[in-house]
Amino acid sequence: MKKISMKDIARELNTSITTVSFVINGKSAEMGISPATEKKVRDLIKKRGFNPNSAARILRTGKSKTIGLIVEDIGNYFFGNVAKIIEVEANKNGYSVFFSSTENNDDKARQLINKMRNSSVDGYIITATQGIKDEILKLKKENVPFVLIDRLIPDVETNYVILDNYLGSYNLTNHLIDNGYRKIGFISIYSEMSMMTEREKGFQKAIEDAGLPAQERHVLKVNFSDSEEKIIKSMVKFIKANPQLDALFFATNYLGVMGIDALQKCHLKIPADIAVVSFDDNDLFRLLSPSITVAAQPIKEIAIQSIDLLLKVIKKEQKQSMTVGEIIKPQIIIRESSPKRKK
Amino acid sequence: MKKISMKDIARELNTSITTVSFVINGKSAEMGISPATEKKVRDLIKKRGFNPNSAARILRTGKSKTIGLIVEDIGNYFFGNVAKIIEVEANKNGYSVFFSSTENNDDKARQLINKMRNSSVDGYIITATQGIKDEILKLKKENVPFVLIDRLIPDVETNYVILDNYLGSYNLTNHLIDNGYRKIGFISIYSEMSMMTEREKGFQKAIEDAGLPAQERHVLKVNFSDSEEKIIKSMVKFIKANPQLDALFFATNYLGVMGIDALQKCHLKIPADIAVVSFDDNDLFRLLSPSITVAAQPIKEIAIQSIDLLLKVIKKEQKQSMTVGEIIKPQIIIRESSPKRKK
DNA sequence: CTGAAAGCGCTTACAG
DNA sequence: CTGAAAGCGCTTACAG
Repeated sequence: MKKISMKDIARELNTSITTVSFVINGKSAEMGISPATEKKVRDLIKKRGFNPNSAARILRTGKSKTIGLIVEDIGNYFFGNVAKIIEVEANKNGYSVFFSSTENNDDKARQLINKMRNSSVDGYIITATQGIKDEILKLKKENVPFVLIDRLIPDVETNYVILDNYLGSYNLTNHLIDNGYRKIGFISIYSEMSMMTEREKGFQKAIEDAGLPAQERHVLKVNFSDSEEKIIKSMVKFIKANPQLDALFFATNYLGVMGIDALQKCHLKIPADIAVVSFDDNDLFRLLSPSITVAAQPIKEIAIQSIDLLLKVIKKEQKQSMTVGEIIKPQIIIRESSPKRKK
Repeated sequence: MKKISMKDIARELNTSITTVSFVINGKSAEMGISPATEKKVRDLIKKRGFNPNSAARILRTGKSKTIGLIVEDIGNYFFGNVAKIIEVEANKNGYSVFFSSTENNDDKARQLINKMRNSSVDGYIITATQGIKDEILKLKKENVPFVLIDRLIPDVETNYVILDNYLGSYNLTNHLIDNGYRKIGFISIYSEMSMMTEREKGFQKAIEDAGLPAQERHVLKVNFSDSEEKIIKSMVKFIKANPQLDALFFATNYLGVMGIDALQKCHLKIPADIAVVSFDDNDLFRLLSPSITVAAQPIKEIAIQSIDLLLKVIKKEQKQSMTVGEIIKPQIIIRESSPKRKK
């Protein structure tokens, strides 16, 4: 019942552990193992179903061939699919992926980074939470390979792959303006995260560039941590208090979903009574009737760029100290919720 | 830059590695370490930021405090959320979770099981693919703790947590019959998996128990691997060929989503022209207008039951040889797509 | 109360 | 071409 080891293989073949190890690690040629010996070893390994113990290998080499992926919420459409693509891409390169969700909680994020560190991950892909600046600085100081995705830590230079939130928001707002909307409500959450502040800046800039008066910028912010019910209530209040609005811009997809609910409660029809656009796509927006215009995150591109960048750093093709930032362009997908305005 | 080890801590304190190890593992009392020594050790560990190397610990103990979660697709709503809950619950018990997606591919599933095996996971939660019977039998023979979720392997006795697919399907069909629908089309995929065959059986039994004639059972099966386009096409063909149908039962949520598309293409209104129900909930069904009646999987219950069962087996509170099966009752959620029939 | 030492299963520099 | 042996960082039975 005991697990079989290299020693067992070596003994059975009257050879040394060294030889077995060389064969397993594909160093037969390099180390001059004869083809006959190599075959003997390979055959027995297959016959016995031997698999090298990775704890021993990690302990010895300090490399685990594992990367740690820390996301906000693996149950979420965006992160779940990013995770899936990263895993496939990592596997192609001989790496496994360890993932875990922070739920946007600083303590959880810190614990995860530490725990993965102890498991000797070779590198990280991290969606940062707001308060983990110190941990990130420590990783940097200790020269551990990592790349930040989705959001940055203010004032910290790191490798990153993020969306151009400013541009996406600017273009999405412009799309509304081009189609004749003038009184656009912007609904977002209270947040210091760059992704959220950039989205608001892009919106404001587009309004400004179009020469629309400042009074026509209507912004509602809600608390991320409030219940869905409470958020919808405050949206309803906002919508009723601003009957002049001809369009709504939701800064995230979950706000968009709640917003659609809120509009129904106000008996407003999309797009006849009011147009709607949202940042971040999801299945719902595509299949809803009317379907919703969005600034979409190219999931595949984000996932592949981040794992590729990380692997480069791990393999030292890219110096960790020379940080690289990839800024991905969002895709404006025009659907039924924001048609050219008639009047 | 070198990582700090127990040896370093011991040396700096003029004590032995043994003492440090006992403190770290909370065995001070049991082993009679003096409180003073214990405090000294704890303080230095904190000061130096020491973390025990888990590869060494795993190698020594053979336990990794890690469980492997093998799902069909981590990017999918159901599995993503199951994974999240399992992770939280495992963490509470001091375990980490390693997850990975099979994409319903036998080879991938086999590789994952083996790879996790080498990483010394203490147990598995697995959504089986069709062809991995041998691997499952091997785990069983070698007494590795595992539980199957979502689907079973025919003729293999294991621990499992599954949905009562038969009952869900039976009840969902009955709901249609109760509301006056008589000519119900059942749309499913070709599959030997118990979950799919049970769903069909439940449907057939409900029809039979209601005394509806056999001719009124209309079943369409499509290939899971076909393109969305192709599947929708065959649905359209089926719907047009059976204009007498007054309701459609989709056996999975992705079929339901495609089906809604197909009905639109046929210019049929839900529920005025035809009622719709689907197995498996998702966000879309809830928010769509009209919203769709479903047999929902209680995600939280499934996740918690499976991790609890696995932990019991790992901790030997439950013998692996005495298999336990938890059968979770689906929840019928009645929405707008299947109202009482007028006429 | 505490320490010296074996051993988990590998990799690899060194020796022949 | 191949082998003996050190050492990665822990845990734990044993000794005192």
